[in-house]
Amino acid sequence: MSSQDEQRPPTELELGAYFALIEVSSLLRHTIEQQLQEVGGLSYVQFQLLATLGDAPTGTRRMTELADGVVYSRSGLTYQVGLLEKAGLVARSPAVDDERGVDVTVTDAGRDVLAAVFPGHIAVLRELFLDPIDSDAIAGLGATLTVIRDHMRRIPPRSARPRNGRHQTS
Amino acid sequence: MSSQDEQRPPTELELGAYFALIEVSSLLRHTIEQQLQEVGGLSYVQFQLLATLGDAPTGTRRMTELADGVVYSRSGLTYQVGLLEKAGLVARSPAVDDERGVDVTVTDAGRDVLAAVFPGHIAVLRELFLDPIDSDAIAGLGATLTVIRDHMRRIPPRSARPRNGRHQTS
DNA sequence: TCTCATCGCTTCGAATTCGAAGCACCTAGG
DNA sequence: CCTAGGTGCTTCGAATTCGAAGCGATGAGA
Repeated sequence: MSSQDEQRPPTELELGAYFALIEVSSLLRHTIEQQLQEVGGLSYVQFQLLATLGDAPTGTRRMTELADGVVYSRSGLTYQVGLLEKAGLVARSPAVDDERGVDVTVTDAGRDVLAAVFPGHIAVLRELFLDPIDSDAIAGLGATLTVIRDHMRRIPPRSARPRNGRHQTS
Repeated sequence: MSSQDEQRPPTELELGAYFALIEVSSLLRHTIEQQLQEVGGLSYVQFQLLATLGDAPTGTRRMTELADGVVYSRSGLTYQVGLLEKAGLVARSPAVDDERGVDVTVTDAGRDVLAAVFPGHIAVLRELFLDPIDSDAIAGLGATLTVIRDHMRRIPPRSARPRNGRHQTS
């Protein structure tokens, strides 16, 4: 951990990219969240979950898959899926091949909500994020961020660290 | 609001950029938050607040300025500044020229914590965000995101909407 | 087969977040 | 000077988040 802190300070350019990234995503997410709330009564997380399920070929995913896709804690996921289930937008069922697992599936109502919310979502996305830059910039942005994302995914075991080694890192 | 929903669906490229943005910032923030917590017992928000104050020429800012810079709600800001004050990292004092305003100032202890946390912060930043791409890509990323950010800042009045007209939007 | 460490998910309590309402102050109009 | 409306921040209650602990199921080794 404290192997070689000997690193040069980031340039202004690097810091600028970092700050801009944080602020843009923060602002964008905030605005989208409002839109989702107004139109479909969804939080951003709930939308992400529904969208992830909607993307799945069968509309079904395991809890763990959802957790990984959304970066949130397992307990938070349980909570949100619970809300979605109570709202009738998803259904939970025990996984067939593993009695401990839980499969989550979008319901038709869930797909309806998704469809209802999407246009507004896109509109905000366009207005805030896509409109101000040309398509070349978008392509570049996407390419760079994708590289970073793939790199990040490789580095840390996100949602499933070793449960608890009997020796801490110290 | 529903003036012309007639918009073409986003291309795969555009969606990719959007998703990558959300995931990268989410992952990055999450990891940085862990680092900050371990080293300085700071949450990301607290770090942002301290850093913002540290950047200010006099180490002092108004509450509202802080809220704008960090995008959070006013009440949340009050809460966090309260925590920082209790920890002795910042000091609150009534603004000189406006009795209702509150000036927040970093203390020496606050600057110490900031200094203690910074190297780790940078290390994570490098490892996750800067290392995987070359400096051209970083420059491009920063430029594009800055354009978007400036655009976003112009659009919505962030933390201080009209208090409440006597007629809602409905 | 039996045993035990591990895995997938949920429950629990604590911390953080937000919006609405409230309080004190400022500022313009009479 | 007095009043009315707007501004800056805080308080309050509800909702969401997380990590740690708990529970049943799984699977590898004896």
